[in-house]
This record gives sequence, structure tokens and C-alpha cells, in this order.
Amino acid sequence: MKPAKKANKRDETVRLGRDDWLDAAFQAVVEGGFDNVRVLVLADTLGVTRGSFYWHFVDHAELVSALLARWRERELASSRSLEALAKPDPRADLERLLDAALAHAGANLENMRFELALRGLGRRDPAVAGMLAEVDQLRLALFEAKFERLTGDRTTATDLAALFYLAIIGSNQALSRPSNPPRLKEYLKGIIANYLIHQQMPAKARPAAGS
Amino acid sequence: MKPAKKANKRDETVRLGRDDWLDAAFQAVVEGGFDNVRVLVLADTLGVTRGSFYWHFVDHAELVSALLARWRERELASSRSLEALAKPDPRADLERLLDAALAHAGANLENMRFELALRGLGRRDPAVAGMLAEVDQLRLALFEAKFERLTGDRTTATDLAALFYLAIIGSNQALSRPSNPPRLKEYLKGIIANYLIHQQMPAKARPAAGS
DNA sequence: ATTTTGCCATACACTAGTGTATTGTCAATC
DNA sequence: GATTGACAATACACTAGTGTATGGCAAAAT
Repeated sequence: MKPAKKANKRDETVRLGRDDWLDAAFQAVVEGGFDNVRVLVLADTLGVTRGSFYWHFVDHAELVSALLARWRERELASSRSLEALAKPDPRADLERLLDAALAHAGANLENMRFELALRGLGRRDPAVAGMLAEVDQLRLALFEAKFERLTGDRTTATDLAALFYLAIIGSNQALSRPSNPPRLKEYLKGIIANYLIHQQMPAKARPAAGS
Repeated sequence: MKPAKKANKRDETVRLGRDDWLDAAFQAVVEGGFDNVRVLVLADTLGVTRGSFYWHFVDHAELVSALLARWRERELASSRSLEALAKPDPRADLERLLDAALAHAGANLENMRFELALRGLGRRDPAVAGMLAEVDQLRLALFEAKFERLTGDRTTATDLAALFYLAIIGSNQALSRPSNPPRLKEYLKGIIANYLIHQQMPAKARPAAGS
């Protein structure tokens, strides 16, 4: 049993930087959403008082917007790097995208939870909503490009990309309590692997048949 | 310009009941998530003081759990009634389910926003997560039953139901800022209408082909 | 007509949080 | 070895929120 003077973490007196606060804020968001990022408790988990915080940030608002900006940059970079590496077979690329998106594991799990919290915030804050729309569009375009190469049809590609992307978002949201995207990944991969979309999927939805 | 003594709403002195508080709490959740339901502001928008609240509820916690319970009951009832009416053609049933789930309009929009907030809460509260899993399971079973009648195969039905349901959840979450579930509904309906799933979809995902 | 009952107001005590101003302290630099 | 710069502590003022206790008061029941 260590004395554990304050709460936890950072027993050794290492001075903090802006990023330390951002990391702590990120963690707080992951655990309890944006309403959970409070400088008082961040200071506590960092083992310092709020005096430190107000040296690095003028405001609670600045902390949040800095956190948002950092996330945005990272996502844009991630999208760009995913766009860069492309193999001849679009199916391989698609499967790679799927694996990246549906990796419900440690490191990525935090990112998913953060993003979900972010979407929650976007429902109240138009600026955040805009930012989300921006990266959604980029990621959709990633899928779309691959599907266009796979199917040869622009409309089909758009539709399939939306279907995949929305299913991914949905799987992050629901049915993942015991880490349970049921057989979604396998199923989506099956669609890709057999590329039967190319042949069989309706390019444009027909008016729903009556009987 | 009316005097507008307090804030708004309920100028006429009509006594409140438990449900009035629940409705107000619901609205607060819709607008700002569960962290936004504060008895102080609810009292304000209802045009009374907190004295009223603490007559109807012992606690802030009781308000929330009552709200959750009410939502659960309504969802279970809704699922049951959707299960009841079934036409001979499973495609018609499925399209009805889709229409109900993807109606991003006035009345339903509030329910969607509430449910999203609820999922946010579920990420912190295991009990809420359990409740959500319960109704998710019910709604999934609805789709599953229809797809089983349509495709004749249990595994395919399970997979397709998951795909549809997750895509629906996803569309509530993303890409819906300007009310924009792109052509998702039409596309999903196309899949149903052409029931090509029956013929072409992979019953079990094959081990993803290498090249 | 009086007594309940049901709902609300008022006033108080308490907690958690933000922001600000001032001072302290260690490390590096001059 | 004195000074500066980067970070942190302390103390204060303020706001927003929960709970609690008690009293008021109109409508319904008796």
C-alpha cells in the first residue's frame, strides 16, 4: 500500500504540458462523455491543482476546443494515410478498411467511445456537427472509391459505401456490450469477397414491388 | 408581449402530475442528453419551483429511473404491436419496419434523439446497457423473423437482420444532420424487393479470399 | 363548515464546479 | 549565485445545482 497522497497517477513530480491535460480530458470523455471533462477532477487525476490548468489554458472552453481540434487533425491524417496505400485489388483495400473500422479492441475502443461521445456533442453544437460531417464525408469517400473500382457503377458504389459505413457506425453504437458485432464483419467481407454486388445488387432501387 | 412571469409554458395554473415532470425530463434529454435533466431547470420550464418536484419524486435519481422505465414499457409495447400485424408477404412487413425505423420526422425524431442519449448513458451504466440490449434483441428478432420467411435460411436471416438494424442505428447517428439518410431506405428496400438475397447472398461468409 | 388531500413556495444548508489573483518553487540560464 | 521562466499551490468570490423542512393554500371529501 503506497501512501497515495492524492488520487492516483503521476506520483513522481513531472511537470505537465498542454498535451497531458488533453490526454486526461480525452480519457474523461471516453469514460463519461464531454460533460465529464471537468478541470477539477482532471487536476485530481493528474495529481495537481487547478492552478496548473489555468496556466496552460485560459478556459474550460479552450480545453474542449483544443481537444476537438486535435481529434480532427488526427482523423484527417488517418484518412489521408488510408487513402495513400492502395493495392491493385479493391477487395483487399476494402477488407483492410473494414478491419480498421471494426477493431473493437483496446486502443481503438477508446477512439470509438470518444467518437460516440463526440456525436453526442454534435447533437447540441452545430460546429461539432459540421466537423463530424467533414470526416464522415472523407471516410465515406474512401469506401466509395473502392466500391466504384469494384462494381464499376457510381450509384451502386455510393449506396454500398453508405450501407457499410452506417452499419459500422451502428455496430459501434449497439450490440457491442460484450464486444459483439455479431457476424457483421464476416458478412460484410462476404459481400466484398464474392463481389456479387457487381452482378446482382440493384443499381437503382426499383419502386418497391407490391406483391 | 405577455408578461411571461416565469419562463414560458404553463401560464395557467394547472397542477402538475408525475407525467408532466417525466415529459419535461424527456424533452430535456432530447435536447441535451441525460446530463441535461436538472430539476432546477425543469421546474423553471414548467413554471413552478422545485418544491413541486420533491413532492412527486423523492429524488433526481427516481426521476431518471422512472423515465427509463416508461421508455422501456413503451418500446416493449411497440415491439409487440409491430409483431402482431403481419401480412402474408414478408417483404411488405419488412418495408413497414423500415418505414417505421427510418422516419426521421417530427414525432419520431425526438424518440431517436432520446434513444441516442440513452445509448450514451448505457455506456456508463450497465443497467441501462442491459435494458438497451433487451429491446435491441426484440427489434432484431422482428427483422430476423421476416427475413427468415423471406430467405428460408436462418443464418442468412440473422446476418441480414443485423445488417439492417445496425445500418438503421447508424443512420440515426450519422449523416442525418440535414435529415440525410442518403438513399439508404431506398437501397435497403431494393434489397428486399428483389429478394435476391434469397438466391445470391452468401449463407455463410467464406474465408476471405486472399487475391 | 371543516378537514383532508394534493400541490406548490420559501428558505436554508450543503456540494461541486468555474474562474481569478496572488504567491511559491524548482530548473535552467545568464 | 542571482534571475528568469515555466509550472503549481493557495485562497477567494461566484454560480449552479441538489436536498430538506416547513408552511401556505385551493379544491375536494366529509
